[in-house]
Amino acid sequence: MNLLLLITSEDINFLPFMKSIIGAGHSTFIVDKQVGTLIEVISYCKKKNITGVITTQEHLIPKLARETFDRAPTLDDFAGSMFTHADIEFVMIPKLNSVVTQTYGKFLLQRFVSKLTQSNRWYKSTAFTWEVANESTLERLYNEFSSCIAIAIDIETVEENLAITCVGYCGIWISDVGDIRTHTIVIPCSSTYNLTYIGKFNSLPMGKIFQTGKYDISYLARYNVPVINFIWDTAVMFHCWYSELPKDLAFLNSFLVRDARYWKHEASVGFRDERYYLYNAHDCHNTANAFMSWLIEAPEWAKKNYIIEMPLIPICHLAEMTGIKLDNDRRREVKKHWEKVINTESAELNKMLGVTFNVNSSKQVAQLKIIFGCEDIKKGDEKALKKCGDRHALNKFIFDKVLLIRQHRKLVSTYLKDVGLALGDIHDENKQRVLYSLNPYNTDTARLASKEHSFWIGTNIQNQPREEEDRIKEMYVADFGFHFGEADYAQAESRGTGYITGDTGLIIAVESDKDFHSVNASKFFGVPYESIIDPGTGEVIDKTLRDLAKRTNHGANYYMMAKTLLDTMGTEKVLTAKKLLKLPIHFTPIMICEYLLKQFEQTYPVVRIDYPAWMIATVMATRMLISAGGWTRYCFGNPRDNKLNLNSLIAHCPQNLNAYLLNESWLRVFKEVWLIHWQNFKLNAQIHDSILYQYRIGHEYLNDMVKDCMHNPIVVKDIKGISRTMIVPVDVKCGGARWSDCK
DNA sequence: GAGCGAAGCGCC
DNA sequence: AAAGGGCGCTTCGCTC
Repeated sequence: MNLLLLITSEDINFLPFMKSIIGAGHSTFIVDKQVGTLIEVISYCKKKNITGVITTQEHLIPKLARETFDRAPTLDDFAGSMFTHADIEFVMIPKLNSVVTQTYGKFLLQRFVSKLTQSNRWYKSTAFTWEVANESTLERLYNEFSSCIAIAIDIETVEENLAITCVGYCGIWISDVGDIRTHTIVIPCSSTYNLTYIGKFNSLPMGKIFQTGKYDISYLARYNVPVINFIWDTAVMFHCWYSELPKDLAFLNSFLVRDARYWKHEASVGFRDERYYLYNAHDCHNTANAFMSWLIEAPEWAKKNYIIEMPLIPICHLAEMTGIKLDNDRRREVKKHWEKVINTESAELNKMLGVTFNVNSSKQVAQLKIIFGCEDIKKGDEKALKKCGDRHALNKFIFDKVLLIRQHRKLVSTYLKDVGLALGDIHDENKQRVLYSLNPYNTDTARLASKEHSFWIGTNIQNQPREEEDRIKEMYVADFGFHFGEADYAQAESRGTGYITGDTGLIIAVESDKDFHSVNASKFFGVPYESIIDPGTGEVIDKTLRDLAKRTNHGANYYMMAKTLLDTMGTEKVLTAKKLLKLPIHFTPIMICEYLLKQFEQTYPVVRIDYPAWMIATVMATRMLISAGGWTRYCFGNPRDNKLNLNSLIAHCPQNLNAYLLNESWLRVFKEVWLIHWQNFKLNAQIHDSILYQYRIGHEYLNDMVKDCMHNPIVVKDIKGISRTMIVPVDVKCGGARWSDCK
């Protein structure tokens, strides 16, 4: 076919990539000047017999869409959208520089261009029909929907009072000859009558489809109209296919539906206006179509991933809706404590500097570095400021103070703010709970991610400061009559690395009864194990050397280079290492770090040499990484030419294996403990290698049940094809009325 | 004044 | 040229 590539001057440098993106067999005309009107483009196309236009010219969007916008529409939003004018099809595509700025840039351009060049291969969306339901139509609509095969649901909410404004349902019907038809209704959540019907629709037996439905079902549960048979989630579905791509519904539509057209800007219309319901209907219709397109096109491995991931959703929902009780008095007390400390420290710092200094201001920190002769140190983070401090005793005094104030400000602003949700009597602060969300579809590695709850309150529960002196975990309290328990996997990542790479030295080290980091210290630095740790008492004798081994192991595992290892450890520690290891006097800090990494490499050569090589070969050949649990990751990055891409993939395998095991445990704890003992057991959260829960005092046996659920032997095939069974030991800490008290 | 990206930092 | 992985939240400083 004849194509017009209508681009901007910025795109010109990336034109050479377009040849392979568009593919052979098409005559492509290129225009790189901004066109004034659509007529111009159309007449040009008619002359050249062009039937398809791919364009990056953002200013054309309002003309193509035939609408006016409150805010100028962006290419980011409209990339992948399609329009038709005078029998010519237009597809918006991302800026051509995305070929080099995004790992999946080329892939997406190819995908969008193929809407024109391979149109027959695309799923075509169903016709959009819709209506607002009312008291006179609901019964008939309910009867109609009773015969559909699946329903896509979406709710609209307002933040105030956590209110649902309307609920949309897009039914999917398949005729005897296989034709797919959809129809969408919107039920305003404006009367008891309507709410009753929302409940009835939610209770229909066929499978329900949501986009990030954990959000919707939390509100519907709050309204006591729970959803039956929620088994499809388009965000989960897409994450299971291309975990590295965006997962919002607008993107899914542009990716999965040929005639997709961006609609999210329609959300900003008058509340409960007819157009407000239209927006809701569009969401439902587009969710349904993304769902069907995925079912048709997604490969077998993505569907296998889905079987692994989707069952986590209801368990996460349970944990999210459970939350953790907050001791608000304690929160305020601790907050006051740190505020006082910050005031004192800031006063000292200001006095020394003679100005009011803001430790969080990048500008002011830059000034400070100039004054203290550290202009050459680029960044202003902890590592950099430590380096500034190393230059002079006075510097150390100042920059350490800056870091200390920062650390304490972080506690106050992030972890001690008022995030509790009042339940019942809102004036009784002792009834507050901290909520959070746990999302299986937000990471590349299949770990859960955490952030604030769907109720727009709460916090990420996975990064709460752990040090006792921070006093953060003490404000999280178990419910009355309950204690906390936390069961975690021991040395999960290093163990995984051992089994995945098949480095027998590492497997032996991690499986021995000895302390892993002390074994490493002994191996790396050629000293007897007994000089690191007392074999009789198990006490650490040489803390410094053990710590050095720990840092070296951590750095080397993530494929760190000497310079970064130096930054991480700090010059002081590195020089201590030099002394300790009796390294030649002429060794510079960077040489010392190179030496340390070399020691790791000699100890665990498979990890440091064979594994990266295997990674490059595997991913360059197949783009796929398949874990022992059967999870497949499609990798867009190029690990051969880009070290950061390589690093992320090196980290992926152990991280994913670990996440898989914990997710399996998460399911088992739900099925084997919560379902049976729910009166005496609460499931709180997953924190990457641990499960946090509560058990009723007097029911301590539940700790053992959790431990049993986490005992999941797994056969891991190493990079050479040798299979071994890996069992990760579980440590249980329990008995705390506060999270900080678990021992 | 709202919105956004970058930097910094908490966890594993 | 050189580059430590995976996340989410806050502050700052800038633009619109």
